[in-house]
Amino acid sequence: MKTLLWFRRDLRLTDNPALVRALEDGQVIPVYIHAPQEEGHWTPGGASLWWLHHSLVALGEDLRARGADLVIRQGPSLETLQDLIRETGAQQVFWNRLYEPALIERDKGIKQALRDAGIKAESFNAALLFEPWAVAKQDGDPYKVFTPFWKTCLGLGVPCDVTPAPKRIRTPSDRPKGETLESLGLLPELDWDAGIGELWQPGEAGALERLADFMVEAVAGYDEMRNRPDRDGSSRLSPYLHFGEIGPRQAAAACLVAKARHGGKAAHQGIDSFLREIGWREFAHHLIYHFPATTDEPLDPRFREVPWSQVDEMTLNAWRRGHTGIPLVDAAMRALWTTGWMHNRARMVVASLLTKNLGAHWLTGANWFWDTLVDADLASNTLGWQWTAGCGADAAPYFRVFNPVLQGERFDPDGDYVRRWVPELARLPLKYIHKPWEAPEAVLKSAGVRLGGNYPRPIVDLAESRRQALGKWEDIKRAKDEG
DNA sequence: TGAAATGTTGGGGCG
DNA sequence: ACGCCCCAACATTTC
Repeated sequence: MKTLLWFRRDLRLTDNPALVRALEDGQVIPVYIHAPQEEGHWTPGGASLWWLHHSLVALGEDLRARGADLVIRQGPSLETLQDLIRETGAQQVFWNRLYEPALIERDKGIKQALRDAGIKAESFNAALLFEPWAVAKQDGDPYKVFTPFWKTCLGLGVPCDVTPAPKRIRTPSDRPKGETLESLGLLPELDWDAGIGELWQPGEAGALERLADFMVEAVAGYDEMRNRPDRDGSSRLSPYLHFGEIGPRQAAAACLVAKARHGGKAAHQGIDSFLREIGWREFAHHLIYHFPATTDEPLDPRFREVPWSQVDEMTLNAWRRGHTGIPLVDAAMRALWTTGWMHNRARMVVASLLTKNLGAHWLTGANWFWDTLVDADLASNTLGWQWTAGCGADAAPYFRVFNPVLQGERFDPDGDYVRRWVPELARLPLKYIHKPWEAPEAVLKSAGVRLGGNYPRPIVDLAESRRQALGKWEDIKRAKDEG
């Protein structure tokens, strides 16, 4: 029996249930079909496509080492699968499920069409710890608050059974023709990816290495260090998880092993915190499944009428490119631009500035992140932005406004992060590194900083814009009371 | 996974 | 010795 194994965002051989199932039935034909237009208007951005290219290279090598070739095609998924069935005589198609609204619809249609044509079509869970429909409150409604959600997940028992990668993959000798990876045109035409390539090693091997390193080096101190953008304390597994180069069950399994090895209380706390972050990812995916409209509109209905401010393009570009005059924000935005990644603490700070101090619509920020992050994930991005804007699940109340100066002093206490990414401020003394506008002229001068010259003055008054944001919250509350 | 304003407490300087 | 004030430190409330 021949099975088409349809790879999508499960680009791994370990812990891949569709692959395991396909191998049981005989010969496997691995396929990747590039069809970005099927993801609705959330088609992958530049950084994601860069990652995808290199992941497909890696997957191709991993498959070849086991005796199988990855067939790459582009075009409508259903038609392409049907072509491949005709060309190969495959009798079944297996894949692992995705949970974004547009893709659920597409995959439902494909499954039905294949079955109607007498082809066996089966999907599996590689991406989540639990199916979204399997976690619910007593009354059957989905959770909208993280803490009780996660408590229930832990109570159900987090799965950490992982099937190893197969040693060999049996495949038909007459392989269907594929296109070259280059023909998909995933890599940028302009040469902006040097900084990204330096930091990242896409692919399953890179993912497993990163997880192993993190478990040995960082997880014990994670509880504290995860909040420090100036330290290398994050797992940085997010892009791997997004493309399925590693799965959450593998992360959970690694936690179990690490707990057995580490005795200390701090280590256990670090491990719990890390697993909890995997839980946030899980929560985001469950939410997007239950509330598919939230990719484009607030989960909290009170916010659907709120007029977000029109922010002029100059100001938005200052935010996008890290020229706001607020050091922590600029450091974070430049790190994103250069490396395709931003520390989570920094994400909250830059998002708070955009949505609350500048008053911009959260989608403005979500779209920029979508284009620039290598880990851009519709579920996590939606949850993150709505959380910060105050209009989503378990949301920070609208009045919760981050102060980037205080956040900098607390979480970048030596100013290392700012100095690294905003070199024009590097010589400022620590006292002023997060608020150069308060530095005396002489201090600025000896540090080589010219406010309004080689470093901008703040594009927004933090105190005043905070008051305005709070005023908006008052309006929302009043509207609710009257409604 | 806030920040700022306001309230409370207690030590120490001082007349 | 005592009351008074100041203010830091901490807690609570409010946005």
